Amino acid sequence: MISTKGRYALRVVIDIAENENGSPVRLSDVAARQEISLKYLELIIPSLTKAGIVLSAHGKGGGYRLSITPDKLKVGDVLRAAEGELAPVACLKCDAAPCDRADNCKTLGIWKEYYRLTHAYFDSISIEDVINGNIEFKNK
Amino acid sequence: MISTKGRYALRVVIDIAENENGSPVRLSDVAARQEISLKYLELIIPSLTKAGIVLSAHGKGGGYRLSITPDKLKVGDVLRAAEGELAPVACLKCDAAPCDRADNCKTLGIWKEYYRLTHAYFDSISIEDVINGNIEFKNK
DNA sequence: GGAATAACCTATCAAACTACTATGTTAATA
DNA sequence: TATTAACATAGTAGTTTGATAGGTTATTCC
Repeated sequence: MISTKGRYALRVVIDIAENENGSPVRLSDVAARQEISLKYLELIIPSLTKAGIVLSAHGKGGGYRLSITPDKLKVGDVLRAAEGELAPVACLKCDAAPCDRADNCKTLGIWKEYYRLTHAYFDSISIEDVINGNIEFKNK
Repeated sequence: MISTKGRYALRVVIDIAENENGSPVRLSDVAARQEISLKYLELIIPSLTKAGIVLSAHGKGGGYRLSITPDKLKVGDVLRAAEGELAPVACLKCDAAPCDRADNCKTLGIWKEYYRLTHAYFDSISIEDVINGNIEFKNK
């Protein structure tokens, strides 16, 4: 399940995209508009900065800007940055211990396909799409 | 994310489907074949009985049988029974507190579509498909 | 240059959830 | 009636979630 980390990160990115007009957007303004604790957002946003999704500016007049235009930035990029990864089951996680039943595991294929589908879906939606309410999935 | 509850439930159902030949399948045999603790499976399987997916028989010669044929039983049925529901975000859960931002929530549509996609995918695969290794998603 | 500002960093914490184990009880059959 | 196998309930260590709190660093404006 997608936690508040990913959901809040997405709302932050959308808020920044909608409110930056030349000048960077203060996180305190995002927090106020989105009605999310500033302190909690300060915990979440470093993952977006490290992933190169937002650019930060310190001090007076500082804040955050998107590093690329909203039409190029995908929902999947934001979720992966915030959540770490989007693996639906433990055995597909990057750091998962190799399962010795994997070779004859009848269910592994189900999870792998779901994993693929999940990424394909979230990578098919750009932040611009979200702002415009253009959310529909055309498969593959 | 899908927990062991859902994953084990699926393996149990597949195991029963593959091993019942007229007579019911003992959970202890399933546990041995699947290398899962019997006691833990005894915790999980009541959700399948309550959902009407498996039929149980007490006492000597007892065990479990599927209530419908593997071609009619969908992976989604098993996962919903075991996991309770398959909501990807908290705000889509049945018992979720109504969010007062829902009306102008730009992200809600993303989660709803993902929810729909998730169900469509898992409901497109039958237990027979899993046994035969027929896992591919044709959308919509 | 110093005050204000805003990002950044670290620690803590209650509550919930996960993945079990343990100990029994009930129901059906041979 | 002994055996068997499902059913029921309680507990528990470890992890994750969703935060709060307090302090530090970097930048800009006056």
